This record gives sequence, structure tokens and C-alpha cells, in this order.
Amino acid sequence: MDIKELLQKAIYQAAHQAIADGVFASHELPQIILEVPPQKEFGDFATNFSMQAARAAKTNPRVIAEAIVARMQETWLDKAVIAGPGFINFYLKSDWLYTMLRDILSQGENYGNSQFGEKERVQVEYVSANPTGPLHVGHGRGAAVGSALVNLLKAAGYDVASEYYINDAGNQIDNLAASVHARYLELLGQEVEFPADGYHGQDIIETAQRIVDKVGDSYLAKPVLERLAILKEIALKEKLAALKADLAAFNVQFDVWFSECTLHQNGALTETCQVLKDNGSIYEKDGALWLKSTACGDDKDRVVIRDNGIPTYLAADIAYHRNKLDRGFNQLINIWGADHHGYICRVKAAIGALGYSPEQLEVLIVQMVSLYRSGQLVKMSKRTGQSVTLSELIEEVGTDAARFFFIMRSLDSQLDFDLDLAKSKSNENPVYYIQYAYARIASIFRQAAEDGISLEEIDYTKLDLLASEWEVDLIKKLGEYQEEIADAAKERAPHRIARYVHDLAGQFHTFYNQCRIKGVDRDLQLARMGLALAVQTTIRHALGILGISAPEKM
RNA sequence: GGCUCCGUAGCUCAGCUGGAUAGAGCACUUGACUUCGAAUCAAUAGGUCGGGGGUUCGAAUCCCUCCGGGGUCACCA
Repeated sequence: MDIKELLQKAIYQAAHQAIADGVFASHELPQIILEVPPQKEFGDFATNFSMQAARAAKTNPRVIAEAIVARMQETWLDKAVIAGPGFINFYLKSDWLYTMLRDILSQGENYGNSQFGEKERVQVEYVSANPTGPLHVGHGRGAAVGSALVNLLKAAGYDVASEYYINDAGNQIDNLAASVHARYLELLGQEVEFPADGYHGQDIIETAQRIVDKVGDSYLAKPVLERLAILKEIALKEKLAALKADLAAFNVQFDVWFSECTLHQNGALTETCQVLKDNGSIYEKDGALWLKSTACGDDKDRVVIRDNGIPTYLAADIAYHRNKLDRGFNQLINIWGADHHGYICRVKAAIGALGYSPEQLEVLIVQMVSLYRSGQLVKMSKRTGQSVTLSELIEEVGTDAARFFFIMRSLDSQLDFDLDLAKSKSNENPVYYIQYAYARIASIFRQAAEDGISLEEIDYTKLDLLASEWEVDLIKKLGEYQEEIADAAKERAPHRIARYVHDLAGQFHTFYNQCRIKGVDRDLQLARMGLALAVQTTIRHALGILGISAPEKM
């Protein structure tokens, strides 16, 4: 049991004792929240419990606080002091720090992992960009955040699966085929009218060129429809391969790539519509079938089957979400761009209509990204004249920096991505700041090894030599990591980990500048190496969650 | 207009399930390398938490309202 739980339990017991002694009356005690006080003088932990309890008990919070403090005799507690309007500040005997550090060191690579999520089955679906062209920077943010969230949830003890939904059915894919077709004919010297909704990207021309290189004009002999079908298949395959390559270069992998087509082909779509029709969630009007999404607060009902009999995108998406839930996931997390916000309501409505709880779907909306270079908004890629792609971004700033910049801000905030800052190898760049701390520790260990001092010699019983305020602060910071992971996972907030690891690196740098490791008494050196080791392991764990490398040298 | 995100230091942003003197990075100013990596550290300075009401012991945080800015409102996906 860690120290906070111990403390919570002790407060709880003291409070009950006080009630039994008639100090104050209460039926329900509020949850005991312990936090690290804003200032060191206020002790190791503080609680506002007595102020919370005072409201229900209609008693002066200080009276309650005094009663609790008087009933706490724990040996590990140095003192408990009432402060301000009724805070209780706890000052612990210092050996708790060394017990904690010892514990962190013995957990090694596993420090940070917990059972918090109780193996809840969660699926995270993200990116899911149409396979009609390259990923752009907006997708990049979703990709970075999504993959970090998956890692975060895993560390926090959830049973997580990641998934990419491939929109390989419908109009946009037909447009893709038509675009490739038009380019194919162009390359063969024919005059063609480019499709109105076609894709103008260079990648389409390249795909067409590869086809020409391979088969020449032989497809011209085939009927148009057959030709389009072949080109569709080729283009789709290429686009998908390109997506996977881009994502892999960005440290993003998926457990499952789910094809929309399969829902059309295996009857899941019609079956789902039938279920909704049978339970009255779908009705017919103007020759089309409509989902009663207004029942869930949507502005209007939505068409699922058009009057020409062709299902809408929504129909497939409903079948898809039904499929996911039928697979046994307790919680679905979708990461969408801000432009899809209005879509949440109807999908939740459908999930409710299917007999699941709309709460089982959680949609995280990621706000938009703006690129800046030299203080100027970058609207288009200089090279292609179109939106800047993820691979261009990676090429310019690198995967590590791009991922960190995408993840470091809250999803709710629009992101101003400063390209100059992201690629500067200097003190301004937070990525390098963190990696530098890691590399610095590696360097310390290398030098110690040269002096014949190895990490195996660290004596866990002598960690209490770490008594300076810098060492104590650093140990405390390390101790917060486990809970930080759990909190960040609960809030679906990977940016908290980015912030945490940046703070941790900062505290390490401070410690490093204040406390020498090499050239001090051997026991002290080993104790400080132990602290550095715990920091290094924690940074590596956190960077692992963020999908960023931890270099031994820079 | 409806829905939604944002508005906090010069800039970019944390903090938001109410708590103590509102934080960080960058930029600015000043200082620290003959000793473990100066991609570092230390110090100074910088604020009507968009405005106004309300709720209460206590509000950046909750409620109402107004003002800015972004996104979105298809039988497209």
C-alpha cells in the first residue's frame, strides 16, 4: 500500500472515531482527497476534508480538523497541522521517501504501470482517414494523440485495442478510381475531362504513371466499368500501403484495419437496418429511410438509406459501431477532427437505438492544427501547392518533435505548430530538453562504468543519503508518476504525460546542477546514481507512452 | 441563428469534478563552464484569469448574460 492510501485510511479512521465521540454528526463522509500542497512549507500532503465535511455536518471546519488531528497517532506521521480555513497539512517522517524510491527502483521498467483500468476492454479508433490521398498534418495530430492514448491506457491497466476504419466504399472511392482513370488516359495522350469531384494530387498522377509503366495501354481494351473496377482496386491498395508506411514512420500501429466494404458485403449493414426498423428507430419518408436521431437531441433525423436505395455513410457507420460493440468492447473511444463534431449525436443515437448505452461511445474531438514558419501561417506546401502532408512534416522536423508538439497540448485547444521551434536543436525545444536529460543520465552511467562503478552496486539501504531539498523534490516528483498515469488515462489526456515528463526532466537538470554525482563519497554517489536511474527509467517509460525515442547520446 | 472548442504574462499554453500567494516554456534583463554533457542551471521582471452579474466560508474553475476568435450545421464521406 502506498503512502497516500495509508494516509487516507488513517484520516478516515480518525474521522469515524471523531463522529463516534460525538464531535460532529455525519452520515456520509466526503471522499478524502489528498494533494501536494502548493508550497513546501505546507507539508508533504494536504487535505480539505474537514471543509468538505463541515458543510454536511454544519460544524466549523476547524473543529472537525482538530478532532481528526487529535486522533491520528500513526508512527510514520511527524505532525499534522491545521492551516487556513481548515486544511490539514501532513508532515511525514522522511523515510517514506526512501521507501518509495526503493519501490520505484525495484519496479524498474514497470514503474508507471498499474491495474487502475481493471482490464476494462476499450477500443480506440483513430485516424481513419479516407484512403484517397496522403495524410496531412491534421491527421497527424489525431495519429499522435491516438497512439499515445492507446499506450497510456495500456500502462494504466486497460485492455486496449486500436483500430483504423478504412472507408473503402462509397463515392469518394469511386472518385478516386475516376481520378486515376482520368490520369491514366491523360498519360496515354487522350483528351479527358477531369472528374468534378476528382482528386488533383500529384500522388494520383504517380499512381497512374506506375500503372502505365506496368501495363501500358492494355486496359483500354477493357470495357470502362471493368477498367474502373481494376483501377479502383489498384489505387486502393497503393493508398493503403502509403497510409501504413506514413503511419509506421510516425510510430503509429494498429491492431486492426477494418474495411467498410466488408459491412456491405457480409450483410451486416442490411441486418443492422432491419434491427432498427423492427424496433421502430427507423422510418420511411420521401422514399428514403430515416433514423430518429432527434430522439437523442439531434437537430433533425438523418437518412440512412437514400431514395435510390443506396445506403449513406451513416448507415455503414452504424453497422460498424454495432460490430464493435458486438465484439465485446465495453468502451469505444473515437478520435475525430473538429470538423466531425456534428456527427457525434447521430452515432450515439444509433447506438442507443441498438440497445447499447450511448455512454459506451466516447468521441474525443481534436481541434485543428495551424502551421507557422517564421511567424507566418503556412497554408499550403511550397512543393505541392496543397495541404502540407504528414510525411513532409516528418521530413522537416522529425517524428519525435512532431509527435511531442501534437501531444503536448490539450485536445480542446487549437494547435499552433511552430515549425522553427520544433526543428531547433536548442534550449527552446522541449523535446530536446527532455531527451537531453535522458542522454545526460546515460552519460553519467557511462563515465561511472569507466571508473569501475556499476549500477548493480546501488545500496537500497543507503538511499536516505539523498537528503538535500533538490534530491527530496526529485524523489517526490518521481513518486507522482504512477498516479499521473492513472489520472491522465481516466481523463483521456495524454498531454498530461508530456507535461509531466518535461517537468521531471527540469527537476533532474536542477538536481544535476546542484548535486555532483561523480567525485563525491562513494555511498552518496551510488545513492545519487540510484536516483538518476529511477529518473531515467521514468523518462523512458513516459517517452514510450508518447511514442518518442529516448536516445543514449545526442 | 443552432451545436461546439477557445479567450489566463509580450508569445504559445497548463491549471477547470471550487481551495492556501494563479503556473510553465519561449522572448526580455542579469549571472554561472580549468571538475559528471552550457542542448544546462540560477536570479529579476512580467497578470483587470475577455467584460458584467450570481451561487458560498472560498470562484480562473460552477450558473446566467454579453463580447471576441475557430470549427460545423447534406439523401458527401
